Amino acid sequence: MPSIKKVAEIAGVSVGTVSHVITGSVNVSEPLRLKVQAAIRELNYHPNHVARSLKTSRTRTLGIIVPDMTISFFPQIIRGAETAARKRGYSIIAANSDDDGERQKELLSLMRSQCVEGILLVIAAAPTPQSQITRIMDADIPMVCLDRIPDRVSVDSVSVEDVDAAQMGVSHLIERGFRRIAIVTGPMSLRNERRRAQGYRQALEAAGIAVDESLIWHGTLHLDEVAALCRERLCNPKGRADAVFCTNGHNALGVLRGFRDCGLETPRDIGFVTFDELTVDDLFTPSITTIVQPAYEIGCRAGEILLDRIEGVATQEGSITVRLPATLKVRASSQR
Amino acid sequence: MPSIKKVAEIAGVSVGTVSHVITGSVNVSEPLRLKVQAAIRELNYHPNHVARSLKTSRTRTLGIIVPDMTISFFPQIIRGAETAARKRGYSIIAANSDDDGERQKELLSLMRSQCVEGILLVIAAAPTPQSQITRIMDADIPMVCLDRIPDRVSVDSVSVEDVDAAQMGVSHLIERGFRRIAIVTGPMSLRNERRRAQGYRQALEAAGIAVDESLIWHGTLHLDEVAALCRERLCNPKGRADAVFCTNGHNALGVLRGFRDCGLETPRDIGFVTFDELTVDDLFTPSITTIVQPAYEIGCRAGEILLDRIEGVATQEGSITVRLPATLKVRASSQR
DNA sequence: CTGTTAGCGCCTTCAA
DNA sequence: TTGAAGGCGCTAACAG
Repeated sequence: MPSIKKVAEIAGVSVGTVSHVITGSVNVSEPLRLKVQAAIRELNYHPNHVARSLKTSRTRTLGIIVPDMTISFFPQIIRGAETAARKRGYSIIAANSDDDGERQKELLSLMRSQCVEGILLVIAAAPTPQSQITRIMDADIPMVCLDRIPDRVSVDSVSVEDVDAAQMGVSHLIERGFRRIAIVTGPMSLRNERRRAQGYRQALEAAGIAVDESLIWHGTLHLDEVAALCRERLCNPKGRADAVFCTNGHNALGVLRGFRDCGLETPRDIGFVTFDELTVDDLFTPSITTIVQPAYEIGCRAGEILLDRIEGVATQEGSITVRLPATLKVRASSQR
Repeated sequence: MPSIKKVAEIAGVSVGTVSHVITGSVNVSEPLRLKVQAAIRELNYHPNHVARSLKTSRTRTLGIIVPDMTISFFPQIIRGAETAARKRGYSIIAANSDDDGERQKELLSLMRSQCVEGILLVIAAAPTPQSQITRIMDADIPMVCLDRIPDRVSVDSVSVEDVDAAQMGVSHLIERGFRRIAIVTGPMSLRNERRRAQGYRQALEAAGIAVDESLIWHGTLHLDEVAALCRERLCNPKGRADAVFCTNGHNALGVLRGFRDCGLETPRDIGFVTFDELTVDDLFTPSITTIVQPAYEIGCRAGEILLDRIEGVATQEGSITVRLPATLKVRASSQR
């Protein structure tokens, strides 16, 4: 790997001059500039980011931690953040926490060591100790939380308008005539799950339907368990729910599996609405009504806020809170 | 950000000693070690990877470039690679090329600047100039290509056994009684697409079915175009194909959209088999028969090979070629 | 076992 | 406009 010294030597100038033409910070005369550029090409020289970072204490790197990037919601977020970052000359390091608090802690620590200039975080479902987050912020590393917002910590955050979104989905089911609407949630340790459950309650109340606690099913994020949960509560036709509302797309696959296992067809036997596109919803037969989150935009906005903080553009004292609206895609599964 | 110097000061020792306890390369007496560790905790000190990398010329970082990590095949690969890397103390920088040659070139250059120690590459569909790859290898940066293997360049590679896999899928359709089997490919600039097309031909020939060139449909990777292609060739019942074989999961969504637009149902009106799980295949109604690639394992193996090269474990002179078998998941779409 | 020190490659004053 | 030189934080000799 040729260094700036080598380039200077070949070009017959000093390293300072080479540095000047690379950074463009200082004017260099035409002839010298050309000689330097020629040398750079000849050597296939690539400035060493590591050395530059050490000198300038700017890595131009962002970190993003998501639970699992094989879940389609997260890559969309990452791509949004990547785009925002790239526009401003930053790159991104993405990593998976597997919803594990310990792993998340390791990653946070690793990213600090790697000197990322800011961190985008979708917290793990395992309760995240407040300290993990405050430690980062105490070290003056800007952080923006996405999708899942931690409790009791004041931190910039971007997510969907969870309550409204859930309410919209449930109200839609009610409008279509469903009355015994069950809800399948993820872990209640997550605030967005709680808020979605709240939206569910509000929708029922607004329609004058009493909330039946036996129709509130708290799931994990494991498909098998969610499927089993649904089987157990749906197999018996007596007093069965006439529709299910699911608070996240991952669990939705478990719910659908549960339907299938009970021989239930939607919407013939049971109505269904879920958060998140199931990748190919409109190809399902029958297709599934979904609450679509603007995942890409969530990533984008979060990235922008983070960059604004890093570059001192965002001067706001308190934490910035962005809540984006979701969209209801009405399809067959909610028609009776 | 406290530095090693600060730690040394607090602990009342020299920076060398601190370094020794951190790296563990040199023995340090119990009492000093404890003092250092206490200081580290007190300061919440994180060793600066950047400085370490500069000194050691080892970043312990790998780069991976995929076309688009919102396509479910790629995150699986990335996670495989991430796991392999983590096991050996490396981290990963992942980026998307959007199948754009220019973008890919930029990323390769960026990663060089970032001093990644090796690169995993799924080449862009836009023909990749050989030079992009040889430049990296000439700079002694190990590289492993995944899934899509470049032509005319000798480089380590890991992918599925494309010919066999395609042949398996098409033979399966033949066994089930389909005879006019169309194939929808991706860009023929990609070797894996060509090899899959070859598997298609071989399967037909092995069954004594003449290849009908009018049933070979070369698609792009744009769903709308693929859907239009299928609509055009399938809407007319006269002489229509009785089954479609699709060479990649992304395009499969386009094909299914085409079916729907023509009012065709699978398998009632047309048989269907495709490469790659459609995320939720067994929930489709009817479910789709797929050729499943061991995506996670492809990423893992590629990561391991790359690390072996980096650490000088892999001494093999020529390029390493790993071809993994695919699995056929028989479901409803191929039953007549 | 512990401390001292020379760079790693680069940027950035500062002087010429 | 150009060049010389210090130092970012760390590791790895080397000396004590």
